[in-house]
Amino acid sequence: MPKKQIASPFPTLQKQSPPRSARQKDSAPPKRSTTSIKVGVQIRAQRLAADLSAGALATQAGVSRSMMSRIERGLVSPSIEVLDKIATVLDVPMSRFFADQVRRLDMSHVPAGKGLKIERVDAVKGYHYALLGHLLSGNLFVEPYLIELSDEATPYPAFQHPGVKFIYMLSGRVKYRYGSRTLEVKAGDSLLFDARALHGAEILRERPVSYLSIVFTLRE
DNA sequence: GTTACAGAGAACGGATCTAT
DNA sequence: ATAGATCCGTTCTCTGTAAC
Repeated sequence: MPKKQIASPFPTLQKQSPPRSARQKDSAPPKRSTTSIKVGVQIRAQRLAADLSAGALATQAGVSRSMMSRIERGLVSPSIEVLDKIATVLDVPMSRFFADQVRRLDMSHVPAGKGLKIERVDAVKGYHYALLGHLLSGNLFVEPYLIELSDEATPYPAFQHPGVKFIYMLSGRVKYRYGSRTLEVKAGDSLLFDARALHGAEILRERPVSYLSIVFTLRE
């Protein structure tokens, strides 16, 4: 079926990419544009908020399910025409997909159990992250995560990153390290600290361990 | 400066696989 | 059975180069 190609609104990245055959055999993950990833995250968030499956959105927007999957994962830069169709189906302005770069007031609602599972490159084994929302406006970057430790999780008291972190223990009991100090933390306890110091669970005393973690950092 | 052409890169759909 | 991910072929755009 012949298609009319629409110029992508995103910069291309693969000037030095190997031929298709080599790319597909290569075990390395495909390159992903930061903008494409942000747009994909926005589309997935809007779709979940609309309680639509990816397949349903794809059908209504006139793209294949495979394409919708790749758009949401930031593996492709969809054309303006496709973005417009998706926006129409979701009943949101197309600019919403670029909301991360636009000053606006917003809120997010994540239904119970619908947090976005995040696979972090630097994830500690057994630590599972679910993103519970995101703040789109202002210069404050907020990352609220539900973190659940599986049976294979081991203590990891070496987290260290910019920003301020708030932790609220939902279940379990741990010996928590912050800098040179340690303290016993159980369900219902909360912590608030400067995340630039080394921190994390040093001993997992009672499982299952789960907690709400919110990191606040200033955008540049 | 413009036109034509070739090759590389990327969007896309259909088929198929995998996980739940 | 369903949803999401992956593979592969097709088609189109973009870019560099040569010819005029």
